[in-house]
Amino acid sequence: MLTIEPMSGYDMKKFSEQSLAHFWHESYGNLYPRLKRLAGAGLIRGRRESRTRAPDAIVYSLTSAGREAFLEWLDEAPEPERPRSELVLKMFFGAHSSRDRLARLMDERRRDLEETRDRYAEIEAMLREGLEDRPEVPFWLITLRRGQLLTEARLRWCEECATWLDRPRAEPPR
Amino acid sequence: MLTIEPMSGYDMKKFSEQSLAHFWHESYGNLYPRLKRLAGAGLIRGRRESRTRAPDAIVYSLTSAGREAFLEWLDEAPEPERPRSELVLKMFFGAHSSRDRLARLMDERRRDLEETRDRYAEIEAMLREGLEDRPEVPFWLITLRRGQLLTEARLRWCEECATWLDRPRAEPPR
DNA sequence: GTGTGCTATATCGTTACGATATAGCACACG
DNA sequence: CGTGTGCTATATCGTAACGATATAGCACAC
Repeated sequence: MLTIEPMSGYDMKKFSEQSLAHFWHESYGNLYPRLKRLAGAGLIRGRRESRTRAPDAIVYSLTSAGREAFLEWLDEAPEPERPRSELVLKMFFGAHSSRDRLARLMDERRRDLEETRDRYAEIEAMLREGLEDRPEVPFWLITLRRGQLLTEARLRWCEECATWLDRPRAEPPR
Repeated sequence: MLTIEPMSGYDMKKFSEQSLAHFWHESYGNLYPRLKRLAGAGLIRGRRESRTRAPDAIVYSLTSAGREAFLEWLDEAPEPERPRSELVLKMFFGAHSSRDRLARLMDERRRDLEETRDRYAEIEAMLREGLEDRPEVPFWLITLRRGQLLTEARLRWCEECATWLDRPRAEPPR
C-alpha cells in the first residue's frame, strides 16, 4: 500500500477495507505488529505527523530497501488460497437441516452479494471517470472485474440453490 | 464429518482434502487439538482401533450431545469469509511488475484451474452414478455446482487478464 | 534386511486473530 | 461552557490456528 502513498496503520486498514476487501482481509492485530517489524528491518520508515481533526498518526513510507523487497515479493509464486466458507460448509451438511432454514441462510447471502454488486458498480464508475491517470488504475479495474465475475457466479449459485430448495427435484446440470 | 461416518483425525484430513477443499481448508495443527477438546467436552468419543496395513487409529464418533451441538451450529449465521488471494493482490499492484511476469503468474493459475475443472467433472460423474442413495448426495452435488460456477468465473478472468496483458488496451467492459 | 510409501498421531514455534482499551480531536447542541 | 458523539489512531491481550515436521507402525517389494 505504501507504493501508492505514505500511510498510517489506520489508513491501511481503511484502504484494505475499501479496496482490497474482496480478495484480501487485513486486521489491526496483524497490521500494527507487522509495521513495527518492517520498520525494525529498515524496509519502511515511520514519522509522527499531526493531523487535522484527529490525533497524531505514525505515517510510514517505503525505504529503497523496502521497495526492492516489494518488487521481489511481486515476482514470487503466490501462496495457495485457503478458503473457509462456513455457509458452503453448512450447505454441504444441509441434509441435517431443513430446507426453510437453508433457504433463509442463502437469502441473507444473496442480499449481501447484491449489495456487493452495487458497490462494485460505483467503484467502477469512480475509477473510469478520470481519477487522474495513475498507471495503477487499469490494474485496479482488472481486479475489480474479477470481483464482478465472482459475484455474478455466487449470485447465480444462490439463485440455483433457492430454486432447488423450493422443490426437491434433480440437481442443476452441468 | 462424523455425521457421515466415524473417522480418525487422519481420515478427516483426507476427507477434507478430497471433498471440502474448495470451500474449506483444514490442517492437522487445527484438527488434532480440536478433537481432543471435543472429546473432553463430551461431544465426540474416540476408540482405539487397529487397522489393516496401518498403525492403530483413534476413531471418533458423535455422541448425542455432539449431534445436538452440530444441529445448533447448522442453524447459526455463518461467519463472514476472510479471503486472502496473493495472486490477486499481485495483480492489484501489478503496475510495478512487468506484463510478462504477470502473464506467467496468470498462466500457472489457469492451468491449476483447468485441473480443478476436470477433477470436478470426475467427482460429479461419481456422485451421479448411483453411489447408493445417501440423502446427503444432492447437497454434495449442489456445493460441487458452486465450485464449478466459481471455477468457470475464475478461468474467464484468467483469460481476460491474458488477453489484456498481451496488448495494453482499455479494460474489459461490464 | 533394507527401502519405500502409506497410515496415523502429535506437537513446536510462530503467526495471526478478533476484540477491545485508551485516548486525541472537532464539532454540535442547548 | 459542558457534555456528548463520532471519527481518528495506536496498541495489546489472550487465544486460536498455522505449517512443518518428528515419530513410528505396517506391508510389501526386491
